[in-house]
Amino acid sequence: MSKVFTFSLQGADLSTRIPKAKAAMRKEPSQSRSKATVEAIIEAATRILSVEGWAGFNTNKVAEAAGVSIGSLYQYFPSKLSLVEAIRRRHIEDCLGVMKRAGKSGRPLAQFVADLVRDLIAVHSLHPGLHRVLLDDAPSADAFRDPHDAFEVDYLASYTAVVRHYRQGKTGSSDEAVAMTLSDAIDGVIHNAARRGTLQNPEVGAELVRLVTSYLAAE
Amino acid sequence: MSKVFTFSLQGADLSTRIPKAKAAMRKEPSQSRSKATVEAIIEAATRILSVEGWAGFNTNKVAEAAGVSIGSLYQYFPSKLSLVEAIRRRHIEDCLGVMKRAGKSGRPLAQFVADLVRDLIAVHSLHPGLHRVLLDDAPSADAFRDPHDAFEVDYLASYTAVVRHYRQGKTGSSDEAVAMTLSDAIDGVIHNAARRGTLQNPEVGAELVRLVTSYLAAE
Amino acid sequence: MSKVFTFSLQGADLSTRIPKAKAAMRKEPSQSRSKATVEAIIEAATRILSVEGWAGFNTNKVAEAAGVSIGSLYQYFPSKLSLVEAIRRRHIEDCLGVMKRAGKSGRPLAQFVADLVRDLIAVHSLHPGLHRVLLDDAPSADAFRDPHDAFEVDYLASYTAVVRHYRQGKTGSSDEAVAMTLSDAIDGVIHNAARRGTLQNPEVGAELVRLVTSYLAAE
Amino acid sequence: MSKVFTFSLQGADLSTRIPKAKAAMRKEPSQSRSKATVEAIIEAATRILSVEGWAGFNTNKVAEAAGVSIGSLYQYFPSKLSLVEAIRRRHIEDCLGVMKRAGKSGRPLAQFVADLVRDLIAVHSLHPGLHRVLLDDAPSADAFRDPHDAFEVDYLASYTAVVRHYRQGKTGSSDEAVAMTLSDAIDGVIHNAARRGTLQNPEVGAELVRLVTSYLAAE
DNA sequence: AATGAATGAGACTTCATTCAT
DNA sequence: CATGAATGAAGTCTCATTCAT
Repeated sequence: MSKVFTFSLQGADLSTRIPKAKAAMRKEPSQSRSKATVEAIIEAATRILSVEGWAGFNTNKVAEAAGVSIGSLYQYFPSKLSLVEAIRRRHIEDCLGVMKRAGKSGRPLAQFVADLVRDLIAVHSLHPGLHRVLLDDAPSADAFRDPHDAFEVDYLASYTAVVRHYRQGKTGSSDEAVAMTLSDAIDGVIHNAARRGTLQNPEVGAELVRLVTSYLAAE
Repeated sequence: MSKVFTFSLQGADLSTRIPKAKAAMRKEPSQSRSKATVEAIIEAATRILSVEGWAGFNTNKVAEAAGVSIGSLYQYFPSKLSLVEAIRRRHIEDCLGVMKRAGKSGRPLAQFVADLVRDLIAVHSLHPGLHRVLLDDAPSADAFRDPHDAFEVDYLASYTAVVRHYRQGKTGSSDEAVAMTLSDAIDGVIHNAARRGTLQNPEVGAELVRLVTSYLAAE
Repeated sequence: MSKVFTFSLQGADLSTRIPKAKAAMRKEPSQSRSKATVEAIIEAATRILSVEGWAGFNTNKVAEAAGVSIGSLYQYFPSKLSLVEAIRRRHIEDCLGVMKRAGKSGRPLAQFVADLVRDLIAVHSLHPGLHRVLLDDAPSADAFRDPHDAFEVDYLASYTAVVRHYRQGKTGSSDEAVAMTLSDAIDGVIHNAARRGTLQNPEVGAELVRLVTSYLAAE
Repeated sequence: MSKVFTFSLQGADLSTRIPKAKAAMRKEPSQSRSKATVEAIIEAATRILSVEGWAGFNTNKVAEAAGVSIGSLYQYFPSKLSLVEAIRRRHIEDCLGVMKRAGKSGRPLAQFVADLVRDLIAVHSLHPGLHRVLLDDAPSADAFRDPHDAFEVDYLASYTAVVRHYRQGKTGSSDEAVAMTLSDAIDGVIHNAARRGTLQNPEVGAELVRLVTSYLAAE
């Protein structure tokens, strides 16, 4: 069983990504040069937001870190907020992908939980401070926070489907409530660990597995 | 058993507060008028930070909302950071108090969990957005985030003590790891519920109780 | 009659001014110090707008010319546009005052026209390029351009009253149409003269008097 | 006589245009495709400047509206200023043409004035906001404003010739002063009407005719 | 010739903090 | 002590212009 909890980043498959959000972009890059520019901007922005938080996140610094001019940044992102939105969407898509992959085939609970925890930790290890920052309401265009937002709805729907599968027969709680609670609890554990810098600590993954398993198996 | 999950705010006793931190204050409010001023400032600042997040939090607005001049604010709080620090300390003290009270006498697990969840929800209902915002690293003087910080150490120590009590005999996980995971999971559930505005929803409390109970009872 | 056309600036009474617009101000100056600041800002801004036009009009330059910091400017004017708006209102009030004073008592047509032309030229001589710039639509908050705007309505109403008085008995044209045409023609002559720098040229005033007189006396 | 004041746009002949100015162009459009490109750019630029004023007038927007790349725009117009200059010249030529045609043959005053007013209104109806914007000094290369500028000199010379013809025998004012005043007054009436959107209102034309006629007939 | 990505000076605006009254 | 006017560094964003492809 210790094999399952290796938490190596190699095990996580982050390649399946939903197409990027268009709404936030001022103009779709058509040439390969501009695609590279956009990619460099998003990457630099993600890194800065993750490492320095809101305090250190400004468009000048992002442009400089991305190796482009401030003008180029604003050619593709109409505002600072739209840049954050692009980061947010990409991060949520990553989490969504992990969840869907872990619960795909009808594998046993233990296997599902192990995969889920391992890959979520992998996703958050790339940019440890990111998710917490993204939850801050202030500079949010209400994309993630609005309960009707497509992303969060999709996210919870996926969780609910998996929860329903593994709780079959259990009553007393709605699958939706369990899914939401589970999602939030995992959020809390992972982001606080990221905050402390202990995300790679095997104990964190092991306890998270125990938490999820016991909750899904309860009653 | 439904009685246990009432989660009425009336049940929560938030009155026992550790004496205010001195370090953050430029000058000790010795007279009652000064105390009232300080109180008004912290109250206004907490409300603004909770409702508007970092984006809407600035010292001029706080001063206006508190009904004092910006000059007066700076007489009691030497910087914006010190003001945030005061808010942070007060909030942590509140959480700490809840935890200590719930685990005080050697009551059964079910009772402890019910009280803990109910009072934590009560604490976070006053300023739903506060705790999440305080976790953001941005304007933090690293008081809360540093693992050696007195508050967090105290916080986790309390959790650990309680966990040790209710897990007596169980092995395979350290009490510290369980305490931390538990604290983080509760954080996640409560803050996400606060974010969605569903903190008062009875299902949230009920599921949180199930989560904590099953985790502590596991193995 | 040549005495009437002296066009000395001393003859113009610009002191009767309608209270300043509040809407455009972020905060009403209460102390004498801040009143002086606001006055300095408006004065500098008027001068720059008049002399350099839109191209040279920026808030940094205004602040510097006024001898205040850029922060002070924004303490009283929430935006560049609001500053222009303040200038615009003040200028329109000046023109309005001239018109009302010239047509006040039931003096003969020649006297009215002479006073009107003399004082309008005086008003526009203070900041020769101002009015033309203010008519530019772009950075206008539609205060002057909106036909229902209180100022323009007031302005035309005053013109109409005077026109009605001096055209008594004449038919074939509505007093409103005549008033508007007259106002616009005077505008054109004065602003183009200001543009050329010939506003002080006695011929300009004399011809303007002939234009107005012949139009009002026609048919 | 009401027939004279029809002011139908069909009556206006805008086809006689002085050959385009070369100075402002970076390169002579020798092929038909180039000519079409230049035409498209000037047309788009005129429309934008007229409708949105200086605030909305930028080279990137003009290029997009013209359906050409920004690079192509700069191939024909070496700077933003040169583009404005081209617009300005074309507009002045249009006005000049109207004036010259109306005063060509020795027709009676009433006929001349009626034609002049009708065609000037027609010219300004195409781009109602244009002329007023062009008078702003801001991005002007002082081509129009300088009293010695060939265009304005030519313009006033034409006016003076016509004025001299219709004022034959009158003294007390120089023909030059009358011409200038007349030109400026017409300017004012037309541009303010354009600003209000009432340029097509028959009353505007009728009153303008009365204004011009009475002024030229005076004394 | 044409394209459009890239540039960066410069303009607008905010807000933490100071200090004269 | 209290006030609030003043400051200016720093951040957001625009747009005229260039140049590699």
